[in-house]
Amino acid sequence: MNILDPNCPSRVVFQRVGDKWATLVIQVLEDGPLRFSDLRGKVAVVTPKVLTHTLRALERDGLLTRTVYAQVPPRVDYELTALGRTLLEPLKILRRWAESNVDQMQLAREAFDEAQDEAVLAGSASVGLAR
Amino acid sequence: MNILDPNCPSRVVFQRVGDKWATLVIQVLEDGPLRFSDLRGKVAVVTPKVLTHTLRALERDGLLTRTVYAQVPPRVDYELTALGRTLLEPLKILRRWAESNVDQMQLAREAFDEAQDEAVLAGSASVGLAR
DNA sequence: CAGGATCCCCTACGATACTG
DNA sequence: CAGTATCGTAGGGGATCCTG
Repeated sequence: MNILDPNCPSRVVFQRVGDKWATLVIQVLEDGPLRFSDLRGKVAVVTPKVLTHTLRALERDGLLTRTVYAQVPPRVDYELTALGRTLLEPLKILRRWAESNVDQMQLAREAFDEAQDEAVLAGSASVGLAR
Repeated sequence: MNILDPNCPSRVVFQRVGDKWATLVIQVLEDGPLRFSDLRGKVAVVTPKVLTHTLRALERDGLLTRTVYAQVPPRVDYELTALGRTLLEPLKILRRWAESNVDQMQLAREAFDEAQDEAVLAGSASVGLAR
């Protein structure tokens, strides 16, 4: 199976990782199960709809389990599966990369944007450079 | 800086990784520089607009360089920067995880979807279970 | 408490042209 | 060859309100 295949395994995984909330949820669940509102508390800004959606997707992928306790008020726990736990390490590696290199990325962005602006200014005066 | 901070480094990196084409481009560039049409060839299905967009973003992030050769017909090379190269390893780790675990994920999905369907069927006959 | 239902926006991605 | 311009769409993400 090739990387270029749209059904390539890495595609679906990269997609999950790119999901705005999924990785966050996974990492927050590292220390043990949490209920819905706990998750909302930890991830603060997410709306219930989106959180639900994220959790369903992760459950579908077998990365976490959803357990409903028959009580009032209702209580639902989310917990990483064994499979979900194995994803923690790769994610951490990526996070470490991010933490070590984000400054460099930020600088690159500023430099790029600045060069961009200059090109625009020069263009307005001298009828556009290549690009 | 916390994971929960929207400006958290890992966020922007995870987002890049989640980009449908970005990681693909990075991995394809591992073996050396390529020109625009080479990239299109390797990544077959992507439209020039989207590829351009992807490349610009990666260039902005300082992950690759864009070099224009003044010749006719035009020629533009894209090449990973040192920074871009350091991202290869974390990506590979993620890919390896994907390749080892995708089967399990696929099975989980099928099981989930099947359970879902059953619930729907049961619901149509017996007025909906919880969920 | 744990969500479902609704509405809405915006951006990623794509198809199809056209150009320096 | 290496793009840009234009148009169009699906769905990710959010705000707000409602319910078993």
